[in-house]
Amino acid sequence: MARAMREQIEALLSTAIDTLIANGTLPAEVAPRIALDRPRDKSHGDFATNLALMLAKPAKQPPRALAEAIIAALPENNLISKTDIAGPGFINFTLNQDHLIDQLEAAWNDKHLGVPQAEQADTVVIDYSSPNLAKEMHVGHLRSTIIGDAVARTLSLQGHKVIPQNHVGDWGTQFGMLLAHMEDELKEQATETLELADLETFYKAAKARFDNEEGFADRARQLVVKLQGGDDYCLKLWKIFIETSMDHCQEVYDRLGVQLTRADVMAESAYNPDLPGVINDLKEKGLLVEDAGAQCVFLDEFKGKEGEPLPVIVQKKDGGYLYATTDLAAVRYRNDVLNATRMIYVTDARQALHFSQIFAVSRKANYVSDEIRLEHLGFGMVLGKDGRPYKSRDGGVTKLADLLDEAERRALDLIVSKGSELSPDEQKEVARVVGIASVKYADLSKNRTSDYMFDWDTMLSFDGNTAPYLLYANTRVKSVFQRAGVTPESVTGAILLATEQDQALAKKLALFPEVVASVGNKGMPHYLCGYLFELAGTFSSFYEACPILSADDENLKASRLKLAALTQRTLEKGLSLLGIETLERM
RNA sequence: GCGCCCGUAGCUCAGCUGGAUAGAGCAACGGCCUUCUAAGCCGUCGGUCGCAGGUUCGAAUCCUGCCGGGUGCGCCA
Repeated sequence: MARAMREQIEALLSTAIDTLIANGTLPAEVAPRIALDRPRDKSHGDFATNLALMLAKPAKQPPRALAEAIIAALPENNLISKTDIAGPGFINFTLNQDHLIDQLEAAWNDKHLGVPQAEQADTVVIDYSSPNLAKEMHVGHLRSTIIGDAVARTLSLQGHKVIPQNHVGDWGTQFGMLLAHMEDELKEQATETLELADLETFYKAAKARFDNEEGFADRARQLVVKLQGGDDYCLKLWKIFIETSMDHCQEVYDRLGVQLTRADVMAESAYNPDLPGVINDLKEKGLLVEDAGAQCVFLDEFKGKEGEPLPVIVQKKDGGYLYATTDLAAVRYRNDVLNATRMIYVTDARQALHFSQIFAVSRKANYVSDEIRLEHLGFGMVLGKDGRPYKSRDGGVTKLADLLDEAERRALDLIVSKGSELSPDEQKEVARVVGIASVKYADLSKNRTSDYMFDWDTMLSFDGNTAPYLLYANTRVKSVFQRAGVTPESVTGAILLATEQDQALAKKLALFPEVVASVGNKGMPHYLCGYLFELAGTFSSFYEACPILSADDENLKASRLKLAALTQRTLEKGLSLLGIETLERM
């Protein structure tokens, strides 16, 4: 698959600018960014550039005159059928329809639907989900898990090598109280296996004993020391607990349709053996400073109120390590062992400072070279309708498993209330898919960086930019093929752009690769959601206005079937990038 | 105190690297089913882009200040 249309036109403009520099129209020192817009207004063509406006001053020419020169310098091509100069000096491009059709045919014949494979594939390590195994997965883990999954899938489609890393929290002081509580529970059960039906309850019970019970806290602390000292008995208890908790996580991942598996788990504790080495290494490199007993790295980039540098503490005065230490060890591992060329961290936006410090120390200590991309993809909080952090009815944190149960239940209520023709079993399956999809889509469709309001009614609505709307649109397309008695894959025939709606759909379909590129580049799945919503809307308009099966002539019918089939494949591919299942009927 | 993020229609949100008349959905109102799923489509109404300056041919977007909200900041993760 060749480059996306956008890049091809950018290349033409770039050539034109070079030509103008060569012939002296433009001074040699201009190095303009080739800015290509998608104009909102259809009368402004399919693409537009403001290059002439930007370069008018250095060229010492009026913008419109320069625009003419740029157009004259464009190489011969079959991409553009028309160029116009508009307003103060915008250049508007109208795509050649034959080229648009070629593009769609190429996408049709491509298993990646026209998404170009990366010329230089990255090895992308993406750190996401990373729950704390001491507790049950709750609503706070939702965003990292599904955003990370969507970004991972998108990068894979682009041909990058993606290595997910589930950096689970399996170490730390809270395990002491869990082990102490567990010890007693196991005695009472008189079995070797632990029944952890409800991790959250277990955690709360342990916490209550830690806070209130005489002697319990001391026992917990002793167990932590023994555990960290490698005591066999403590390790055995700990392993049972971790296994049980991981099984629970995996259940949630499977329900969510997230691709993470046990193979992607690289727990915090896995880095324990490396931590002294990190400290030694920093010391050897002269980056370590002792301050109030703690081992710190001071960085000029991070200054306090008086302009004094702020420390990144990597070792406590009692010799203990911190999450900064573990994260540094993880950077080294990802660089040295996994050979990452890009590292992505999908975590809470509040950790922005922490990661910018980790990245700065990593670069300073040469744990990664300059060309390695280090990115923190931060996200906002999930808020309830009251604008406060989302809580369950009892005021506690909402367990993810409960949240998904409620989603499925609400979806089923909705389907029943609509008077579905489907059998009860089918309705239940539709409810499962719609419920999970709604929760995921509501999250993915919002700009990751801002907080978002979790609202059942909005996310389960069939109107607007929601999962049910998209799933419905997809089944509508599919039903055309059911009625026609053919499969979408078997469609043949040439694409004809007979009406405005045929054209609008074709143009929207051709946009897919461009959207995928921006999602992969910026880690922003909501671009894809916005696109799929527009595609579904454009298809619905097409569907209303253009008869498919009863089209006047056979060629038009074949063309529309192909557009419909391509729409269906694009919707399904797009939803699959979001980790959302689709339905045959609903 | 210092840092980061945010403030766009009554509500929930888009708005890309500064571009052309700031867009969707919900809500409200009005149309469209003898024809492929009306869980749909088409239309109307709705804006001082927090405020005030500045840069620019051009600012929701960049800069400065202020107001309002959130969040983070030496031994939790």
